Amino acid sequence: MGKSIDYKKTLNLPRTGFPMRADLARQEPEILKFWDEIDVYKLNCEETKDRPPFVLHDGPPYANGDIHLGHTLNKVLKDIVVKYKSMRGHFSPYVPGWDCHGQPIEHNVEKSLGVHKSEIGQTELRELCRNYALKYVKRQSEQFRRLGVRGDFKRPYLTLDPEYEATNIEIFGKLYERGLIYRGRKPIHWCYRCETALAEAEIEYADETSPSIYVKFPLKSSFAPLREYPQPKYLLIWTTTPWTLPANVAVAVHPEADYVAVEVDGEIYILARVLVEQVFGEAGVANYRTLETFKGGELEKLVCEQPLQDWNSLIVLADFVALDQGAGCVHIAPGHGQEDYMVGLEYDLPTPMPVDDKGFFTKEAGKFGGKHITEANESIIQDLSERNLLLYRTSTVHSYPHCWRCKKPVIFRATEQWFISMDEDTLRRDALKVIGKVSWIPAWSRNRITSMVEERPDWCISRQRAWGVPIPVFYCQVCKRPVVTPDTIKIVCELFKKEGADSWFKKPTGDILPADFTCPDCGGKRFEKEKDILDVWFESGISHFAVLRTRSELTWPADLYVEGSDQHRGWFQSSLLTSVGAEGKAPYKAVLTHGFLVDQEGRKMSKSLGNVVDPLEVMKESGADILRLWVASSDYSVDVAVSPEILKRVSEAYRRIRNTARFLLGNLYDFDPGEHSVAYDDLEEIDKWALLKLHRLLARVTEAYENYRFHLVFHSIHNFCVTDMSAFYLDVLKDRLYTTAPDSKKRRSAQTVLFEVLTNLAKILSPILAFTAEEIWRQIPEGQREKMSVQLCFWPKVVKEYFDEALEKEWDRLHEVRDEVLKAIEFARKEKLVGNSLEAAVTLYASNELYHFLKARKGLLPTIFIVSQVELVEAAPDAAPDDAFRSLELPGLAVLVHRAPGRKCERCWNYSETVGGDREHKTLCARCVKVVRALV
RNA sequence: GGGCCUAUAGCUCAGUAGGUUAGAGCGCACCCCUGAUAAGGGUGAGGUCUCUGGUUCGAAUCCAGAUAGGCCCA
Repeated sequence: MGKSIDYKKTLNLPRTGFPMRADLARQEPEILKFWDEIDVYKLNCEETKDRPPFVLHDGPPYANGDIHLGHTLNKVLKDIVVKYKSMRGHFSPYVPGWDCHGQPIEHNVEKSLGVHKSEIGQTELRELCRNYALKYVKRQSEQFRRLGVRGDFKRPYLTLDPEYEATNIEIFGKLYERGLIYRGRKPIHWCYRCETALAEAEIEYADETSPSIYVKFPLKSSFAPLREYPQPKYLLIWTTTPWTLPANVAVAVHPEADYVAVEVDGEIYILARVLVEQVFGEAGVANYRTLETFKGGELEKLVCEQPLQDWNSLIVLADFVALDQGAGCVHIAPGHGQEDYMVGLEYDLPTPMPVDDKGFFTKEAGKFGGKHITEANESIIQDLSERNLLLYRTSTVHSYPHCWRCKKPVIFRATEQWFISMDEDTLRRDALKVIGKVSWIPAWSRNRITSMVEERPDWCISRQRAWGVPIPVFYCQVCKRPVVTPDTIKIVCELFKKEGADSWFKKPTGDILPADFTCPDCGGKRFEKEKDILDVWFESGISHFAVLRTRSELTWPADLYVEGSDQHRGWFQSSLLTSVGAEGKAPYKAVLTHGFLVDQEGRKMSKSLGNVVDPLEVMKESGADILRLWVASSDYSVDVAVSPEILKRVSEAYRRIRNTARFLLGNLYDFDPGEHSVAYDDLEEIDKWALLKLHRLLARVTEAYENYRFHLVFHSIHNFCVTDMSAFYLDVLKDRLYTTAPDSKKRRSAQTVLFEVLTNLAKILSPILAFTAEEIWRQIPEGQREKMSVQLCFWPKVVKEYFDEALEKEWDRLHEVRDEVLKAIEFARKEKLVGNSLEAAVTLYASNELYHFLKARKGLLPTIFIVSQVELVEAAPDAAPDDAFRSLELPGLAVLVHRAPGRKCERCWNYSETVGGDREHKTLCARCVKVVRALV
């Protein structure tokens, strides 16, 4: 003997290759490789192909730039849904898509060229745009995959695919045939130097000096409040763009504002009351007299003389009329301004457009025809002045839009555009009707889409651009009428399917239309092609047709759309309108909306605020699972906050979950469920309790997933790991796991439950912590896991039989007692009476029912308190010694803590008077002696 | 300016149909352990629920207004 035995070696201490430090930045790419090798997307589809489908249709991000946190939030949410649904028993394919056409790409390509697009061919420009888009599709695709998103990344849908392009034509044709598409005028930004339309993003604002004139519009109608006054009456309007006056058709006043009639030198001027002093002060008019006051609303539909044209100018009402400058009467030219245009629509006004592409007045401008608008200002001012219609002129400096390329001022100019009519047929009404049949989550989403569809104007679907899908219209050279027939649609559709939309630009019209084609109106034989392309919102808005209808694995309509709340105006709506217009049905059964990113203070992400978080960087430093967990931890139905602190908190929660899994794995190294599992009835009571808690968790988590409330999933799981597992069950279990014989029933009972907890945890974490769940899964020996990837597993079933309510109540009560005992021990610790709780022995003083409750479970108490001994005394707490801890929570209980008698067992660390009782193992307690003996 | 939405401890979230001292986990402070160890355990201190007014016997919870913020328009 002599030499002491190393009893530590007789313990069953945890062993695992699952590292505590995650090192996700290195681990995750390994796991990605594994998923690639087994092709987990394909495997999943194959294994689930006979189950009821659940199709989440991806909204296509724009193929430009690296992904940002907004993409991350969106894609991770989708991925969680898809993975959950497929485990839950659905066939859930996910086809990611990209929006590849449009102005930003065209603009970026143009910028990189350094020349104007007119200097290179359209075909060449389109080729460059295509390469640009494809480059970013590839890049974003890698980034999404790196996030752990599972989908058909080998075969995504792209809006530049020939098939996809052709679908645009097909749908355009259907809408056209229904009479929903018409041609009309609409003002757009126009650069007359570059002779091109400009998008909002191509506008730069800069200060500009303009003339500022007050013009008198003679009032023609009689106006009741002024009937008594014989003097000539004028509305006083203010403008900084005199050249737009030839296109004037109306004067807008504010409906609620007070207006006055003021007499000046025998003339009456009508203007807003609050602006009287300002206007006359500026004009140097000293003696004026207010005659009458009335509301702007009273002037509605009176008629003025158009000072430069031989038509009338109608007085209309508009809320946007400013009352801080000018005269409160706003000159309206629907062809030259966005607001003017809207008012024009409301009052059904004409849209004269007397300015040509180069900025010259046309005949429509009357006597100013042929002049350039830049020179016309002076002539117009001169003309008004000569006719005594100019009150005053000065100049003003204001912010004015300029062309991004030539840096010169641009104008608003109405041009011919294509529209989808909301009301000509019943599109608006039909859309509103089907909105009612869709499930909108959260509920307010329905309200929002409804009011937007109710109020939206007709949809302008044409753009004067190169990078997109052409509008498939031909113009008869003879009668000039547009030609769209089922035949032309079919021809163009087939052409695009075969050769892509580029063919429209490459081929002369004669090569597109058959030789014998004639104009249905006049029989003409020569045609021109439309030059405009489709709005990209139209393109993405037909994705449900182009993707869900053409791919055999998908279904139409989609089960779910998941996008940010801005898409109520965007994709939710464009998809709805194309679908209702062409099929009369909604393209989705349900729509799930998420909020926007803000920082910890609730402010939006922006470079200038310096609060932007880059997901690529977070992935590199902390790992994609941290981002995924952050998404899951947030209530995305409102705005989602992110900051370094928030991500730090998420990482801490991650570590806790990871360590819980690690401890479970560490204690399962010698457990084979097939061989060692203990039947439920034979489990230790506390193990049954743990199983009960696990299944309560499963029930709660399943319901939360089902309702798309992922933050509840996260909180529940985290809470379970921290409270039920780490702080109680696992802590209590250590003694049993480490010290009893490896194959003892007691130990196997615990392991049976630990295995159950581990595998279920991996499964329910898998949609969220995709990488970590897989990493855990791969630690389970091959023969013991049901599938090679946790993603291929079925969702665990809640076993109702585990919900033993008597057991649950009993343990709730034991927990209450335990809490009080721990408080008492803490006092003892502060007084240096004990350190480790095993150094303590406690005496409980209880009476009546509580006493009997505890007495019946006396054997359990040392275990769950993790102390060496427990004495139970039947006594009222008053009868307990003075230095006992009297519970406030449980008034019937007093606890006295003292040092445990006996010596510390070298092996199990419990204090016992049996230590030293054995000759051979002098430092062990009786319990350990038995175990050690059996080992040898 | 309009439509929709949000506002509970430092952070992330719960708060059932309005009813006793507003909950959880994290973080924090202090302590213990050193056989989950760049881990684990314990105890404790933090909110009067953005503000104001109203309804009610009683409101974080209902109503109105304000403030701050978000999305979409203008």
